[in-house]
Amino acid sequence: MPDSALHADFHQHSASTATYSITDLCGEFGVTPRALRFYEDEGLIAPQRHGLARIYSWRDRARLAWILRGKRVGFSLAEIREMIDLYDRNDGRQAQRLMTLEKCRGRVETLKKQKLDIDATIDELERFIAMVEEAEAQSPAPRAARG
Amino acid sequence: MPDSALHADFHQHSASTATYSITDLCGEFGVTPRALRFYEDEGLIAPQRHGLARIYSWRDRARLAWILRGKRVGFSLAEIREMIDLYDRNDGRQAQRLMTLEKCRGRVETLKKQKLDIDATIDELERFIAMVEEAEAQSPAPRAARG
DNA sequence: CTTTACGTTGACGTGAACGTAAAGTATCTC
DNA sequence: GAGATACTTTACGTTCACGTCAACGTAAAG
Repeated sequence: MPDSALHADFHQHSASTATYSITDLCGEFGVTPRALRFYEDEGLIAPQRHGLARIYSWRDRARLAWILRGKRVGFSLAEIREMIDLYDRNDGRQAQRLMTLEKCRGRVETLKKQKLDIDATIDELERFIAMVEEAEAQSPAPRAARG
Repeated sequence: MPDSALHADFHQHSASTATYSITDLCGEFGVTPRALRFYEDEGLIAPQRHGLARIYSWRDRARLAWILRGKRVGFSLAEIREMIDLYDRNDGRQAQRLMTLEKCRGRVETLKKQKLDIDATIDELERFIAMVEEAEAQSPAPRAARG
């Protein structure tokens, strides 16, 4: 019986107190342990430790999901860390809140432009697909000629 | 008077026969000459030459726009080259058209998922912005305290 | 006690996408 | 013909995001 199952028995009283090993999260999100350790080195995530072993909480898991989504939409790890920092430090009075807002608004603008780019690219790809399909209909697929 | 202007006088008879120097395109698209030469090395674009100097046609310019948009939506140069190759080789009967279609459809799927990610990220960022703005309204910005 | 599985910390390697000199060439201007 | 300007090539350097390898710890199972 694997270690993570024991952990589950012992620690997982409800959904919000669940803990995860590094391989748990790696399996779930399709990343390597190396990547998670790298994110930790870069200050993006900071799981608790049981001795040396990393213990990821439910919040860590959510944060990882955020990180990976940020990556998918084109942010660098540095940018993601910056956003996380802004988010974390928003625990009350903060002299830099306006800067925070401006940066966030800039990010949102970037993302909206990116959506336009994506739409345009999808359009062109689908037009190309239609083009190929039309050519396909006129001269049907030459499959394994003279075999 | 810059060289490119002379080129324009000499070559630019209509919009579709216009030519561009490397710095023309760099200025227009906000990239460096190094980048364009790199794209050429990677087989993404192949301008004519006048001696050693690169002469970009209107088609080259359009292709560059495609390349850069591809980059913005998260494709690697290798993927972009692949798509360009598929596009170029679609000039008649091609044994690999079905593969072409599948690849393109895969790309479109990727992009559509990416749009969902972007929407989710925009949502969270805007919620965060609203949160900060609310806090802002309650305890107005502490500007230059005890100066 | 040994094996097995899972985890750890360095440290160096790698591929992508350029950056950055260094040195040469072609053309226009004076 | 001597800059000045724009462009070229060659070649090594850099950043990011990890991959990979070596060596070791730790905990449960046989």
